Amino acid sequence: MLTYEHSIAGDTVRVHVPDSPDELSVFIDWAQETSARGPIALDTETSGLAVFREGYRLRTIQFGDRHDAWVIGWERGGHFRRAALKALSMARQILIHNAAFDWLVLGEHAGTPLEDLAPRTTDTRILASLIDPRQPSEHGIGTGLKSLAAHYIDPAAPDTQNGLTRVFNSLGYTKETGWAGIPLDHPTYLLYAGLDVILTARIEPVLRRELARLGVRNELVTYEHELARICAVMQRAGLLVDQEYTEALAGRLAEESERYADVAARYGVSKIGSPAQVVEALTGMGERLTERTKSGALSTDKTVLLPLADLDRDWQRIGAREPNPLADAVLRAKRAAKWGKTYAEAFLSNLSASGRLHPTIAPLAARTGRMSVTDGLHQLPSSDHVIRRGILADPGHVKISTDFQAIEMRVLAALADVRRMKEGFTEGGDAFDIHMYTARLIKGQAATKRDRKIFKGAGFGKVYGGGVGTISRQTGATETEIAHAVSAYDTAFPEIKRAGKRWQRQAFQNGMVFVSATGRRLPLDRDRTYAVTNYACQSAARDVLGQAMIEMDNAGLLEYMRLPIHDEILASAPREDAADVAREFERCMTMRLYGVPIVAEAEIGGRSWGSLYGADY
DNA sequence: AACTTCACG
DNA sequence: ACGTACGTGAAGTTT
Repeated sequence: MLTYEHSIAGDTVRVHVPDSPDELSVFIDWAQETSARGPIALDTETSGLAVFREGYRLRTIQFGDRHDAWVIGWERGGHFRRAALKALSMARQILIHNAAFDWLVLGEHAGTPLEDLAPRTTDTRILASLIDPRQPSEHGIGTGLKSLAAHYIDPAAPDTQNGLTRVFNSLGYTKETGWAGIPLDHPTYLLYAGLDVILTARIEPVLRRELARLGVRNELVTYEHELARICAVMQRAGLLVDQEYTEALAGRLAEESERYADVAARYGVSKIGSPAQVVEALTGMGERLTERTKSGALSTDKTVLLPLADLDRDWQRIGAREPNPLADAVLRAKRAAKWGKTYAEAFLSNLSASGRLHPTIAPLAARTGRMSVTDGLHQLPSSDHVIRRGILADPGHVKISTDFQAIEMRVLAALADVRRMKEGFTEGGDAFDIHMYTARLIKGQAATKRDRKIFKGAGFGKVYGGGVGTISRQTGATETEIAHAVSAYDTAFPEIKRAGKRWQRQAFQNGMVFVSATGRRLPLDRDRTYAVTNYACQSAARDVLGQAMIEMDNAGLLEYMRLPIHDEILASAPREDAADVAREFERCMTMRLYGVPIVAEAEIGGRSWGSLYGADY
């Protein structure tokens, strides 16, 4: 048996690598004893991150406690696999850092479904997020294993991921190819594989103590583990891609982008993605640019170029000036390139062996607790159906999208106890329009659609913490108009400002951490404490969706769920059951929050996601 | 790695 | 003292 020693927090720890059936039985004895005593930490090493890709390999499974780790070479087959599976079945409590990944790996490549693993799992990443949800870039502790180990266990704990990248490079591999290529007997690979489980085993009790000290309820921890399982099931199901359609679309968009890039080149812009070139060329054409970026350079973003091209926010001709042909070409070339590369081509290059996308669904990604999804699936263009048309319901299924109505405004009314808003939501019925209601409240029954738009802007401005200037830019109304609207808004709903002040005060008394309605810790940045109103609403809205997702699982809807999108659940269900399933989604998303009704509306589409956005398929 | 831009809720 | 649009993921260019 190979054994590697390392020092962590002053203790000598050992990483064992069994090499024979006899040595495997020593491992099994250890696993039996350890699982009788307490939890076992678990980790896997694989050929990469794309678990569902053709040719993906599970390489090792590691087990460990605070002092010992065992690296079991799954790739060596036979006895090794049987020993790993036996240890896995014996473990009563499992500790994993970022469990969804290992659940999916073990489900796909070791025949151990996450339905079996999840009920036994504690995910240390979840615990860490509930203590401090911020990334290191946001001045938080971070939720990566390395950050947590450095903060809670040993500042000198090795950075095993970066350490391995260096090993990969020294062997002629890259960061990407190394995971698949490194020999299974490489000492650093084995040592680091083992250290990760030892660190996980050491981090878990420290995080538990910290959660108790901070008064974070255990119900919140349990709820997050349920959501992690539900999201992992959605990730495993994935979304079917219409490959033929998407290939044709990618081709069309590439051609369109090239055509407009050629036009831009005639005006001296060889790279449409270079703001400096665009500034220089436009200035040379006599355009005067004034908007600045954060670092002080002249800005050439969409909001600057659209007026130069005589286009409004919806790309319709305004008729106010002669369109600048360069601005027009840059806008069109960039949009076609973005849609083609970030969406159409990405769909195709991220496909699994079965022609599906399996985006990583992170249930606790943002500092507000919001979820995030990779592969661009949270950002597909909604102004046009062409991209979403490439995502299909399963064979025989149709797409169903169920979304909350004005969830953040309802949450704001509930949390800040806004009397007149609550009256509106309570008495307004299912089709209630909060923004028109506000406009009428202030302007009387004569309120117009334009008034509605202005008070909608003022409302979002309140939730987001925006000022008159920004709301004016967003809505297109003048600053005086917005200033009046905002002041009328404050008079109609005085509770909002007061709640914001109160929440800032509470956070200040709690070490600059606001505790949300569900007990989530939301650290504030000292120089923008006004963001607390947004954090409180965004975070509570996320938990309303989270609660609804748990209802959906209980109602047997999980098999239809495909993607959470902040205030929406995208589903795929058999055509003949669609009406019933849609009604059930609506039921699961209907509830009350401090007396405010939360309502949802389901839309049943056709075969493609695009059919919910105007495509006829 | 930092910056800019652009797509979403 | 005052006022501040919030949160993401991804791609391309420049440093």
